[in-house]
Amino acid sequence: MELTPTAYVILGMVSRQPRSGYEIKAVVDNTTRFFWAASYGQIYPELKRLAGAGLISGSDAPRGDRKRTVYEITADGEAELVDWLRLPPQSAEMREEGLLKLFFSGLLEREEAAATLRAMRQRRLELSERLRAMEGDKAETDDPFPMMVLRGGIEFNEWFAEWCERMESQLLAAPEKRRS
Amino acid sequence: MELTPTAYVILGMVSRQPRSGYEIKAVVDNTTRFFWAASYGQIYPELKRLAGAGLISGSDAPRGDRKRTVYEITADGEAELVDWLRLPPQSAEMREEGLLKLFFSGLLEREEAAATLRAMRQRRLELSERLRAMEGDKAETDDPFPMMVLRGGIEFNEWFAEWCERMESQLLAAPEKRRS
DNA sequence: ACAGGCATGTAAATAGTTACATGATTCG
DNA sequence: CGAATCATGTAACTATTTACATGCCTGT
Repeated sequence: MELTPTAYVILGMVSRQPRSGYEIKAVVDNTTRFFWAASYGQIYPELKRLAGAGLISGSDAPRGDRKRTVYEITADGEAELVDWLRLPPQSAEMREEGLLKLFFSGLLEREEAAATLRAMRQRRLELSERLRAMEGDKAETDDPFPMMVLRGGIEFNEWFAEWCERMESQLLAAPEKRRS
Repeated sequence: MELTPTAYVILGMVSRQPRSGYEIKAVVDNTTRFFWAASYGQIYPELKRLAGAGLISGSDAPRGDRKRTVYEITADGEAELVDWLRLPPQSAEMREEGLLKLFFSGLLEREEAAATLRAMRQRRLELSERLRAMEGDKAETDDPFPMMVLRGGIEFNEWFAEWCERMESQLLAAPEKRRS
């Protein structure tokens, strides 16, 4: 079948309950977005592809006169999803503009590099706060995994913020070095 | 000017010393790749763009009869790079297929989810080992930033591995729950 | 002689974002 | 009524990877 991870995000989201493209986007934005995002430009075409492959099936579910299609996973779709879940994870990437700036910060004064670290730290603290707010919202359900991942996100952001703080101190404490 | 972060990777790499496209790729693959990758398909066209904009300048530097162009940064290029370094970092993304699988692992048996965590942990341990090897290779220079970022990478991967281990124990220790 | 690394480049495919268009419904 | 949200979709763009083509050089 060869689906992209983004296809599995959609498959996973409809496996829990039938959802419209719009709803999938909303849920993704509140959950997997932090480690796997998806835009409308991916979601709607992918829904058609998955429906064409028989992994999900769409049905009309208008709200009033506003038309609306909800998709639910098929037996084939669930089998495909579970097969994928059992394979060892492949891709893992990180793109951090802050680390890139830090890497080249030998061109700056120390204080300017420290400012980059402060900005990175600030962002991570904000993120962990937002995730903590979500943690409070979400009740403990019978599925422990989303919560595990959410708490992992909080820990990660806090770890990162702490690292930034530590690096900033180290940087400002070290003896001044000559820059050309 | 509006350059992409990838353009700044190249600008940064030639700011330290003149390099050919091939050399830039090799250095990137050993350094920034872990938080900002770049392929030949990006590097060569981008070198031309940057040269066209006057931010770098290329000159022939053949090795034997094999022709070769090395690029060095111009005064304008360095000004552009430093301006960018001073701005607060914007983008930061992570795409972790493992977390995605974990998120949907309610569909699996506990032991299968634990296997995902073990695979993630294994990968992170391997990565931190490789980074540690690099740390040993690289002598302490007058520019502390690449080393700071490298050590951050080691710490991050070790933190992540430890988290995976912790989550695995938690998962296997918890009382068995009913799956539908 | 041959393998492997050095070197430059591009075509094609895939992935992903952004912005827009359209129109209904709901809430204040 | 107007704004926000629900809902679906697409076009255009940007980014990025992969794979290939070409050919020289170095070491065995």
